[in-house]
Amino acid sequence: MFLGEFRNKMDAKGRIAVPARFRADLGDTVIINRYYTDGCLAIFTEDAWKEKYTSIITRPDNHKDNRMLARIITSTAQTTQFDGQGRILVPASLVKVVNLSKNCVFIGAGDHVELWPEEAWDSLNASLTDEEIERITENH
Amino acid sequence: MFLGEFRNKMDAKGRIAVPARFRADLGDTVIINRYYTDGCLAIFTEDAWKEKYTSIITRPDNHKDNRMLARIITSTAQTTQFDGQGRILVPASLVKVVNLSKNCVFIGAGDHVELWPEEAWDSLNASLTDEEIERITENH
DNA sequence: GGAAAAGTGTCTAAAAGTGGGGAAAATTCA
DNA sequence: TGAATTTTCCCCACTTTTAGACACTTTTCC
Repeated sequence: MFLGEFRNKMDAKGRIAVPARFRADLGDTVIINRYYTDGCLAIFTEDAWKEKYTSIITRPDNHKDNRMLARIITSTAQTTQFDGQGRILVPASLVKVVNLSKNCVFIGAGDHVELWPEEAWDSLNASLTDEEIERITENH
Repeated sequence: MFLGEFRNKMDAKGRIAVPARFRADLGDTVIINRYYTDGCLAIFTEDAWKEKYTSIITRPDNHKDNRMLARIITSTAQTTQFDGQGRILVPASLVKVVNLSKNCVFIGAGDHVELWPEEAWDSLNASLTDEEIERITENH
């Protein structure tokens, strides 16, 4: 299970070190994708990604919505491997879509790891008042 | 069951000795998290944490509210282990969010242990009038 | 009062993170 | 087709952070 918050820096080539805590559980090859429209990317183990998405992308393709959904999911996902220093290369298209720059935040999110631009993560948290957190956590 | 109040000191690196009374019941690995917005952290055994939170963080993620709730919980929690001296390292992000500094208070809280900044704990207690205690205990 | 346990602080080796250079591969252009 | 340019990937070196060991002090308990 992935937990916690870690801040690392992406270099000009789009490489970023994945926190060592997460690396062991992620295996050699990971799949990185756009995570809904939340403004972050998600990093899964290959197995977890397949379990989560294969049933969706193998739905009958005789419905246009099914084809579109499969297309959205597959086009925004990509396989990546770690280099010798424990870094992954974030595909340029994904860097762009969530506006990643140097300062990034890794979030452990249970079955996956999220990668946020620091400003987006900080402003999301800044917008979460104590009252809002209480409301969300009390209504669970 | 965890009971009582103990005062220990955190060092500059965020390490703090967990009261020996609590250590035996916490096991080797614990999970420390922000505890609602009460201004303290909570320390659980791995099992207790999972029992309390897994049903929430494994909800279907196709609803934005579910994702946000899971994210709040997982990003503010972290696995930690004891070092040879019975200390745990409190993650920097959690030190910051409740403003922990050198003087800390451990509170036994039944199924978990709470970690408070001394000033916050003392002023909370100072503000608890007899009337307030009566009101809370009568309305249980 | 003394021994053992608990708590605190410091030092150091190892691990993690960061940046850059250059070879190999791919692409472009003449 | 082949040279030039760009891109990708791997390797090396440096810096920072972390984890563990050690030593000392304080407290607890007989």
